[in-house]
Amino acid sequence: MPNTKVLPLLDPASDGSVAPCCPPLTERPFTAEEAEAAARMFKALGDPVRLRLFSAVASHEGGEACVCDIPDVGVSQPTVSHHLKKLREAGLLASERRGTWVYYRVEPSVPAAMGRLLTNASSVV
Amino acid sequence: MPNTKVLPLLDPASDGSVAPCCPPLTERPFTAEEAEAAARMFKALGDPVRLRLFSAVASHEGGEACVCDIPDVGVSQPTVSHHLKKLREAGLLASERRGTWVYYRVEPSVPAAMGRLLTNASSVV
DNA sequence: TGTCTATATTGACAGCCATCGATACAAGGC
DNA sequence: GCCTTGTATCGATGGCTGTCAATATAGACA
Repeated sequence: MPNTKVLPLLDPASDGSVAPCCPPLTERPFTAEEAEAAARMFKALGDPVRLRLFSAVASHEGGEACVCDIPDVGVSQPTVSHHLKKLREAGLLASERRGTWVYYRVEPSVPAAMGRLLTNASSVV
Repeated sequence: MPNTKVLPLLDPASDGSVAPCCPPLTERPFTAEEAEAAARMFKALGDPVRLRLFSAVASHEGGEACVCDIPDVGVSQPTVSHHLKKLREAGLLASERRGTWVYYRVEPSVPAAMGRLLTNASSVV
C-alpha cells in the first residue's frame, strides 16, 4: 500500500489537476458539506506534532523526506507513524516505500488550496 | 469584557501592525514553540461548526455580523457561543457588544498570516 | 421595578484522540 | 533460513472537546 486514497477535499478535474473543495471563506457562508471537507484539512494541521512533521517534510530538499530524515519531535516512533498517517489521510502528504525506507512528500495543491481559502478571506469586502 | 486578549500568534510590532508568528512551512522545520502557536490557529478552524461560523462572519457585509445574523448551523445556542469564544481565543474573531447585540468581526491579519504560511509552502524548493 | 430578548457561563457526559508499549510487517544482509 | 533495522499496527489509557439543559448576565423598554 504505497499511500492511502486521495480524499474528496479536492476534486480531481478532467485534466488531472485539482480544484479546491470550497470557495474562499468570505464568499458566502459555508455549507455543512464544505465545512466538513475543509475542517478535515485544518484539523490535520491543528496539532503541534503534526505541524512539525509536516514542516520537516515540506522544508526538506525536494519537498520530500525519509522518515529517518525527520528530526526528533519528542514523541515515540509509533506516535510519529500515527501522525504521518493522519497527514496522509488528510491528503497533505503522500508516501512511498523505496527499499528499506518510506519517503513522504508534500501534496502541494492541498496547502495551496487552503491558502487561497484564507488569503482571499483577509481581503474583506 | 469586549473581547479576550490577543493571542501571541502574531507579534504586535511597534507601528501597530502584526507580524506572523512563524516562517512559511517550507522554510525550515518548525520549532516546538512555533508549532504550538500555529497549531492553535489551525485547530480553531479544524471544526466544521466553527468553520461555518467563521465563514458566516467573514462573508457578512463589512466582515462583521451580529450573532443574530449567523444562519443556523444545527447546534444549540450555548454551543454556538462556545465556538465563537474559541474563535476569539484563537485570535480569529473579535467581538464587541453594541446595545442588545454582540457583533463579531474577522481579525483580518490572522487568516492572512495563516495563508502565507501555506501558500509559500506550496512552492516547493 | 419588572419583564423580555440576546448572549454567556456552568456542569455533566459521551465520544474522540494523542500517547505509549508491545508487537507485527517489510526489506536487506548474512 | 536467521538476524537486524525501519516502519506500521494493535490495544489500552488518560485527557481533551463538542454537545446539551439549566442557569446567569446584560441591556432595552415599560
